[in-house]
Amino acid sequence: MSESSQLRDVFDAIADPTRRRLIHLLAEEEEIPLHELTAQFTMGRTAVSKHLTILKEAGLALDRKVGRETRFRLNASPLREVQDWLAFYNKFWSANMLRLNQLLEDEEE
Amino acid sequence: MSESSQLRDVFDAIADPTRRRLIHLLAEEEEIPLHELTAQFTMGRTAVSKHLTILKEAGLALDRKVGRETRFRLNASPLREVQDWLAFYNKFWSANMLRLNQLLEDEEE
DNA sequence: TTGACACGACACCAAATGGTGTCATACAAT
DNA sequence: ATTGTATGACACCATTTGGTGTCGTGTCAA
Repeated sequence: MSESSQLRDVFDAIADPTRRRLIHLLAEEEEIPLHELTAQFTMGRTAVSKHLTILKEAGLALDRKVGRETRFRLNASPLREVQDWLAFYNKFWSANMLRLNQLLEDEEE
Repeated sequence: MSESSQLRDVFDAIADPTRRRLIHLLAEEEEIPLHELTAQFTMGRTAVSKHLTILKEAGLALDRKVGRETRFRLNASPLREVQDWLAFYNKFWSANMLRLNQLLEDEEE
């Protein structure tokens, strides 16, 4: 119930470096207007706005209008889906796992 | 030294659902030839091969030729980068964090 | 040795992506 | 009342993406 509509795949939303940087900026500032976010990038306002729309579609950003500016804030909870997906593969990349595999393969002969 | 060249962004590699499914297939079978992987999808062999190339460029897959077939295996370790990135935002999506934010906002008035 | 199979390497294409610039409008400040 | 700021909504464009089909080659099996 508390989770939003999820029009856009979260994995897709975080694929772009610009959007990951936006997420980072939003994480440290609680609420930031578009023009202030735009100032952090070399690209134009329209481009940044588009990226924020994508983040909104993935449920990663919320916006509210205050006066003539639109302020954005982070909603990190959709990242949990990524976390859950990753958890399954955790066991495949530990150093111990690598050694274990080698031992098992040696034994198979 | 042990990590590969990383021509491709890992976040980009896992953005596509087909590639995530490929990763899942590779995780459960140790080593799978291309034609066997292709059989799991509705798309053609060329398309699957392209996705596997992208996974290889991200260091997520390894391949070796055996006779006339090319067998693929998973290398999950690049996923650690995603894990590390996520770890920073973990604190933002806990239930406690949501309640804490509400309390702080109430106090601000 | 003759097929059938598995594959890489193209060439090709439609649609999505990531940018740009412009215009109209709402709000702020003077 | 006027001017400048912040934004949304477009139209537009080059490049990338995710698929297709085909051709040539190496390999296995009969």
